[in-house]
Amino acid sequence: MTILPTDLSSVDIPDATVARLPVYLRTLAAFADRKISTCSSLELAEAAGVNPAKLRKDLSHLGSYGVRGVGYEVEYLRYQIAQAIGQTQNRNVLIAGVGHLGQALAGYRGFTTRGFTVAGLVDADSARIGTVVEGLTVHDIADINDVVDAQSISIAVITTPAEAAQRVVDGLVTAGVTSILNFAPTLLSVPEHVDVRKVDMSIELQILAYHQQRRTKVVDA
Amino acid sequence: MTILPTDLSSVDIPDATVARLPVYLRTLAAFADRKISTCSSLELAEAAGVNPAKLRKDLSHLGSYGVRGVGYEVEYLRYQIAQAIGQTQNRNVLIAGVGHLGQALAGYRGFTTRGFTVAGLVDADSARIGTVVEGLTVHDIADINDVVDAQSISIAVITTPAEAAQRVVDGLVTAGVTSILNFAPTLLSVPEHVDVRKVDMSIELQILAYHQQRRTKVVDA
DNA sequence: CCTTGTGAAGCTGTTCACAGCC
DNA sequence: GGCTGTGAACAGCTTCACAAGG
Repeated sequence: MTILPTDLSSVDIPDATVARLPVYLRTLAAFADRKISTCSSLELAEAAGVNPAKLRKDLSHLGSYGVRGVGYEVEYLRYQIAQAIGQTQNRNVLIAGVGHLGQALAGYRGFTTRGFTVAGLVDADSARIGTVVEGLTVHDIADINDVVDAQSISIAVITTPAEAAQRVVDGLVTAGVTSILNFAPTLLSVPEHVDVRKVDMSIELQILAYHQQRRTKVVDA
Repeated sequence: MTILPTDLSSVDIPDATVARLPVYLRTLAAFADRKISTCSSLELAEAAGVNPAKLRKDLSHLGSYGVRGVGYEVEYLRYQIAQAIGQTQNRNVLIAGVGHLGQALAGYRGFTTRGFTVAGLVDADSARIGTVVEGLTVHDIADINDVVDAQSISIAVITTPAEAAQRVVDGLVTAGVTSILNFAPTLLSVPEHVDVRKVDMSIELQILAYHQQRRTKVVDA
């Protein structure tokens, strides 16, 4: 397969843009629900909470899907963005750690509508292994390899305690998983080709606390 | 109160740095647990997963707390960072929405060690109101004003369904809350002086999916 | 001699402002 | 006329490389 210079699907979209495309997609879905068939960059940007120039520049990385003087066709743009971020195919997700957080994610409806299927649950606690959560049997984390294979897992979510996370990730990497979303508050070491993203609840609170402290300090001055 | 130009507590720390300071703090805590009393920028940076030059520049925004040729004293640096991000005082947190996610956060031990106390739980579901979760009684979301006042809430976490989020936030803003962590997948509109941070699980998965798709595309080429 | 602290360079992302086009 | 697409200016962050200093 040869990629032509004009093939936009091969150029890499800036990270900041990639992070916003799902927001636009969600906003467009809301427009479609409200039977809005066309919108301007201003309308879409306001509903998505971004600057209109930024929205247009973001979209320009995918191609030229608007009409000057008119705006964007909602369904068409929706399709193009979905295409660009690869939301056209379903992906099976494994959740490692079936505590409250794992269960919250297992039952989250928002995943399904974005092309993700929670297809595997594993845990280390023998009291949880074998139980059924959200229609799925919880498997032993020791069998992680089998679960990844059997369910063709492409993304894993770590919701184990921090101490267990690295061990679980090592198992996932061995099993061939290359995309990991980490909720455990610890640094994971993985090979070059594995992509890890981190969500850290306390850090978010700490950032809010810093800004709050700063606001009150400024008032003092 | 007058702030002198030399008072570093008044200069604003770059956002990117603020987001990493909690990571350094956590890394230093791990060092302290292992009885390490001194460390170089290289050691700390590696354990925290950042470039050493970035670490040093980050720390330089707080002041000059290292010793050339030697490194940093773990406990001293820990104290200085905690001071800078305002982790010296406790903050009471309210969780709005006591589903699985809300319960996961209510029971999360990591908050306590970082100076956050979950001091209030509210929900709209009458089946949940009055029940006790993690030692706290769940209150009616309609009484949010009273809960915020009685518990001196300074930060609120939204773990309600997306449809309810804006209504809840309006109530919180009226009650005087100025820092909000939003887990609901929706854009919140708040007055200027209110600080909102957003955590969106599906967007994280969508970003991972994009990179995964891209990796396989490149292999094709 | 060793490691910090920091100017300077380079890179990424944002915003402006307008040319291009329907 | 009006809105998109984009070069150019700008702002912020990262990294380098080295002077400063224990």
